[in-house]
Amino acid sequence: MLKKGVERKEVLRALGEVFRAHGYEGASLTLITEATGLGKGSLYHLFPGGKEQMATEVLADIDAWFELNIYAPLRNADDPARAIAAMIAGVDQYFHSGGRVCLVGMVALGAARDTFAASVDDYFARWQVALAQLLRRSGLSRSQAQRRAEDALLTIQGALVLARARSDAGIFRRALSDLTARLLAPPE
Amino acid sequence: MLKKGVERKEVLRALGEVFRAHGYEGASLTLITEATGLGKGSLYHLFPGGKEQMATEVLADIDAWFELNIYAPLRNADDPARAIAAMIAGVDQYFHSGGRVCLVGMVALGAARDTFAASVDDYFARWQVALAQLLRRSGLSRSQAQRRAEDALLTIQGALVLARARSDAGIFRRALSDLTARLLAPPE
DNA sequence: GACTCTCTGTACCGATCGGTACAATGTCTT
DNA sequence: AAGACATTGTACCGATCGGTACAGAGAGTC
Repeated sequence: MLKKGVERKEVLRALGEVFRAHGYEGASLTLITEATGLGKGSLYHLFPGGKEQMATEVLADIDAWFELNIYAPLRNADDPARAIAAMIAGVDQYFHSGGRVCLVGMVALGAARDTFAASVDDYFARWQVALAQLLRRSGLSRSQAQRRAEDALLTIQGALVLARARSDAGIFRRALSDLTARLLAPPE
Repeated sequence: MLKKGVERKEVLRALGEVFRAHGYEGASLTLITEATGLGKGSLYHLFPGGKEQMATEVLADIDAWFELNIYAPLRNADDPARAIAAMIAGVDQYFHSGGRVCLVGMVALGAARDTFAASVDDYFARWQVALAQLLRRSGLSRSQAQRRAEDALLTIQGALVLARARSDAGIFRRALSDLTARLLAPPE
């Protein structure tokens, strides 16, 4: 029998990778059973809501990871430079230096966007707010802090797209490095 | 009968919008027949290679648009500031100020990437080279020009993702405006 | 050992997928 | 008018889609 909490997390992780690799509509039940090692019976027992519930929970799981490893440290930090460095390091780790795609960004671009619009918006909104508040504490005006936080999110997303499009992880690393400098620059 | 050149372009434009709206794998033949007004008979007469050929030609069509409206002006320009402003204006127009998604970026993120890897890479590579050469003529070092061009492409892609994720076209416009300033900034 | 209740493999469902076959229709040439 | 050829609608193909039904296996309790 499943150790409920633990196993479910592992299933969600496998689901996440399938969605990342094939997109929401492209992740067929066949692919999902292969990736998770679970038959349809188990799958629909764990997720009575089908694919949509799977994706919803995967997004929630991603959100939880970012809340714990990115947003909360940003909120609780008192040294902006260290906090930003930690965020960049966390992002670099999470996205495997550009080798791993952002599922949230992917969903945002696809047809499934409307179904998950709230989760998608929330993911970016909470990140931006947490980062902007930190930047504000470091001396930036409210609007400058918001703009820089927006720039940070957009740079990360763009770097992921371009790195994958050109199969060049260097793009991602260079973008993160430049971004760090831009975030830490003195107020204009 | 079809006026071959003209009608085909129109079909390709409709195809492009279907692919943009539903992704490559999500664009079913049913959706395609509805969007183009063409039955399967006509579709497979025009594109014997099926969906893959349709997507290939759509990508080629996009490439041709950028070659004409973006890359070539960049190459032939002698006033960098004007050329960059024109590029930004062209991009803003093409992407409907963030309301229209980049099909190339979308393909890059999805499972169809490998099938169209060459076209995807080419699209970004030619853009980056054209822009970097212009920046070089404006006094930047080779590596600086390359980095700034890379930054430009990635910013545009990221802005498209974030604007769509948050349903906020303002993000795209702000990103383009900031980008213009960054591209025109004096060498570091 | 019998009774629960959770979990899972398998067979099956109607719908839709991308693609093919082909007869009928239209249009141009002579 | 007749023949050639481009174009199209429709019926159909096997495969796969997401999802359901359900019998039975597995583990925990008494």
